Amino acid sequence: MRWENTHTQTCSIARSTAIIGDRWTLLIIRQVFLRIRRFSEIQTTLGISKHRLSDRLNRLVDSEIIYREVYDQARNRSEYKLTDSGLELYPVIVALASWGDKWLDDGDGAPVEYVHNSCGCIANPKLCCSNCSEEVTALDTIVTPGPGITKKIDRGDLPAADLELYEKIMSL
Amino acid sequence: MRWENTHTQTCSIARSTAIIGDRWTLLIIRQVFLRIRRFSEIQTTLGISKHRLSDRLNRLVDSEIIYREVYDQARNRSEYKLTDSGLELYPVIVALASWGDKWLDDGDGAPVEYVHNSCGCIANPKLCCSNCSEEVTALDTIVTPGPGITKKIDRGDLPAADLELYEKIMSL
DNA sequence: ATTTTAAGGTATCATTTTGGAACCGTCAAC
DNA sequence: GTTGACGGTTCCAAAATGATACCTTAAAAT
Repeated sequence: MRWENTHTQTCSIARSTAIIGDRWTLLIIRQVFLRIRRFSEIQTTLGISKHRLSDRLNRLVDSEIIYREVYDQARNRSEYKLTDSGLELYPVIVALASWGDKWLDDGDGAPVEYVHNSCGCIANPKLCCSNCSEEVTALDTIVTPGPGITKKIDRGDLPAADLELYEKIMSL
Repeated sequence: MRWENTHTQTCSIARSTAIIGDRWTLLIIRQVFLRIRRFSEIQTTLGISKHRLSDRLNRLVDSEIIYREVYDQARNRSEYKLTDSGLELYPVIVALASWGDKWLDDGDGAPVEYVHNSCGCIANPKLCCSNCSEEVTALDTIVTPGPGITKKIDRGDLPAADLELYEKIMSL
């Protein structure tokens, strides 16, 4: 499969990784969450080449994850800020950071902690069920086809590879 | 910055993306979550080349995210299964899938839904504060340096780039 | 007993993506 | 009027990737 086609796949994860599944994009988004918003700041704090950063920022703007806000019209200088869509990547960032804190620790503990404003505590955010509010883990969930698959099957336009995957999962 | 050095960074997200921040790794992990565990199954359902898949699986085994379980000693056939560390990537996968469901929808709705066994409902998992159990969003949290940074500062061995980043964030 | 088939790879090479360094244009400060 | 910062772009070499062909083992088919 060519990378350019990934974003058309039926799987939401494939569509998401088509945008943020490269070496730099998530790190750039992290910097913007940390309010590091200017080209040169992002470039020096990440150590990414200007070439790549320019390209990635443009892609993120095209994908409407960040937007440019001009702060110096004369010199065409902008800051990059998160759109609503970008802000909602927060759980991805936090989940990844928590996992890294736990499993890739170098012995010194978490480099960054998250203080939850409304309760004032250091939060170790966890994934919870929207229905019962209990924590959700891999072993306590099963996967079932949603409308994005069943509608396509009804219409008969589920790509062959996705249909195969679907049947494979249903047979387990 | 060269990619090989990313995993030594102070940031947990950088350490995490050093392992799973490429085009295929998360998709492979997703397949394993879906119990698609054999080389050829993963290969055909993802459309990845054998070369790449072989390489990625070896990396994931080295990183102790998955392990090989031999099911046919004679022919050295194995299945790939998630370790404890790998299972705990579930929130990352779910967060990414939910985000894709919401923001990259093609009009048909979510392709996959998650049923929470203990309550029987279709869960739209959300990130919650471990302390007060309320939902946590980007706008309701602030970031503060944790032991992984302060210890290194005390010992004087925080890499220059990370120290710069730290001061930058603290000055905001 | 020989051929076929399948899984799980390697080897090779063309294409794509990336990193690094140099260069460019605008404006602000000196 | 020169210098320097910012936000790029251009170019080239190096690394990662995709496609195809090939290899090995052993079970199954003939």
